[in-house]
Amino acid sequence: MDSINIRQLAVELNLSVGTVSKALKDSYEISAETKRRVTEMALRLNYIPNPYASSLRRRKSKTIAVVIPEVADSFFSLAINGIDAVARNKGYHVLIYLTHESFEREQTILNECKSGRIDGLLISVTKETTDYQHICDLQQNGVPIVAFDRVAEDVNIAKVTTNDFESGYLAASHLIEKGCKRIAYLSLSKNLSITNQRMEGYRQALVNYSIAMNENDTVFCTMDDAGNQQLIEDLLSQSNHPDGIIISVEKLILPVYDACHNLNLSIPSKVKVISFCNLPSARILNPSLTTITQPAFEMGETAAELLFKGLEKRNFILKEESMTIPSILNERESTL
Amino acid sequence: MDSINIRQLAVELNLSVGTVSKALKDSYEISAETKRRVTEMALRLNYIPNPYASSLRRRKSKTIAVVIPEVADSFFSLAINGIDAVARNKGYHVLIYLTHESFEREQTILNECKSGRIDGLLISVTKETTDYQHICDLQQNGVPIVAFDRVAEDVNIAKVTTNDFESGYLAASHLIEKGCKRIAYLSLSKNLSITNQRMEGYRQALVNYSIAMNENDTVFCTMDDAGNQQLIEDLLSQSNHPDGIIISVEKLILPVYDACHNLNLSIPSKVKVISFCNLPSARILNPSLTTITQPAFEMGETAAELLFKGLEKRNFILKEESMTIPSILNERESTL
DNA sequence: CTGAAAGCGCTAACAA
DNA sequence: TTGTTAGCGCTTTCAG
Repeated sequence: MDSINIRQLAVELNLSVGTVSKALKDSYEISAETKRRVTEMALRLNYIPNPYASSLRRRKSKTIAVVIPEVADSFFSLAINGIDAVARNKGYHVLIYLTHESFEREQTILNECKSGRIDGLLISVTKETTDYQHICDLQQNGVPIVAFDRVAEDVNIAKVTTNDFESGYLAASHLIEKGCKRIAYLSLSKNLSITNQRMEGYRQALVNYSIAMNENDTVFCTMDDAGNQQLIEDLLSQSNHPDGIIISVEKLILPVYDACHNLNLSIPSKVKVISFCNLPSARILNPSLTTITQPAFEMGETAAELLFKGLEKRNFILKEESMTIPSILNERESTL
Repeated sequence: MDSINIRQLAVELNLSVGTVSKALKDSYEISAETKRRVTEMALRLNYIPNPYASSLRRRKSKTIAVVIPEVADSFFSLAINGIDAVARNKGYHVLIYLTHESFEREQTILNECKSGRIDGLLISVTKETTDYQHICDLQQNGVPIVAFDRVAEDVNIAKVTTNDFESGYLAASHLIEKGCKRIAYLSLSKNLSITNQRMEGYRQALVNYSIAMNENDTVFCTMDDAGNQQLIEDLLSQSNHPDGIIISVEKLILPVYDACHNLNLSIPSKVKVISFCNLPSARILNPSLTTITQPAFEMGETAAELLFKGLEKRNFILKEESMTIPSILNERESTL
């Protein structure tokens, strides 16, 4: 029934516990013959070491935490795949925590991470997060941290991002080159560095192309789906409504399509639409959607790799690392 | 820097470690005044108990594992949300393991779960899984298990599923009622009970409606995207090709749409399409897709709730539990 | 090369 | 009501 422990294994082998422990770790102190006997017996009895005993003693858990807003978004799904791939490869375990965009929850989780439960943390912050004390605290506590995608700009932690500013610029200039004269930008939050960067890129493009910028054309959506729908319909109901829309987060695609449908504004002839999006189905939407695709898998992977460097290499100053992986524009019918 | 431990907390309070421990657990043995002092000081010093020390001693980890094929599928994304919601509520931690449809990996992971790392397991098996010994072993080992969605049919473990047979029947009869005369069924695996159940439902419908059944119209796809695309194009290139398709898993939607596009077969006039699918974007595809939507969030939630009953209630015979939550048909243009 | 023993931080039985 | 103490299973000095 219950798993065998190292003591029983030692008894079975007529060896001391210490010797068995060292043999299993392939220590240089142990003779080849003994190692062979030990590993063989361990296998035969299906000995599985208790990770918590080991963690307690070594003060290492071989576990990392991934703290993200939610998983029902193709970016994070893909990122988790990337993280899992490298964690698995390194023999680490992955704890997942969803904040559901609640800053308070994020704080609680990070505080709990000081317990020694985890060796490192990957985080993509809440859209409410403006104060980064909880992250700094944890880092002070000796837990290596890598922020990815939604990072804190002015905090000294390792970061993995995509080229948000350039992508915002690219999105806007793409619309402009397709003939748009008035371009709206849909954001999710005033705090989120990534949507802000994208917004800055968008604004810069307007300036460079000498297009008028209207403050009201930057719309900040909320968590309330019905409300967002309304905001967008209001935007598009104006007599002189925008003829181009940049959607900065995937979840706003549906309300935009719905709004255009409800208002009888055909895409792309009346309104051209481009979205930051990792949905494989973007290609088969009606109309197919021009997207800026983030390298989600690679970002998860890179963030994890960076974290493990910080975990495994001494003298590696993790918090000064920073990496940018470019996004890609996929041109489709919605901006034809 | 390093977190404070219970001993230091005790010293600070001029109490014994045991007393402090009990006070923190709100034990009846401890006076109200002492409890107050202890919790206050614990808060002041930001005392965070070491979970591994506690786990080692109590032989409970307040951690569950979720083992699934992958997360880049909207069903599992939603299910994780459901699981996270109840785990968080119960104060449990969630370890996530992706098998990537590899049976071997699944075995390895489940074997490792015997270590005491987890108190319970939620699993959705690989499409290669035909042998369930690893699951039974783990259960024998005293780890409560709930299988969800992709379950093992003839194994004595708790199960949370949707009404796959009925849904398959429903999908087929929907197509038949829309006028289809030859209906194909796209599956992912011969082993997967859920796709088989759906297939049985489909076949039963054909029988009931006296529609001829052609063995070649049941197509088993693989992990190879290009190959799947080819299989589907082959199916639809026949002179007398099927005029209705049931897609049993989300990831086959794209190749079907692509194949129809490549072969110039318009949906729904030439081929009607219905898919098992949880994509919010199904509504805005071109054409919008008729779907059978599984209650993904609820299934994750229910599985987790069941697991916690097994974890917390004694005399609760978890492995005899079984729950079915119905799916829903959403009629759209692809079967008009 | 192997063994003995201390102790990681916490809980729980037993004593006081 | 509080304190003392023996471990949980493992790793790691230090001795042999």
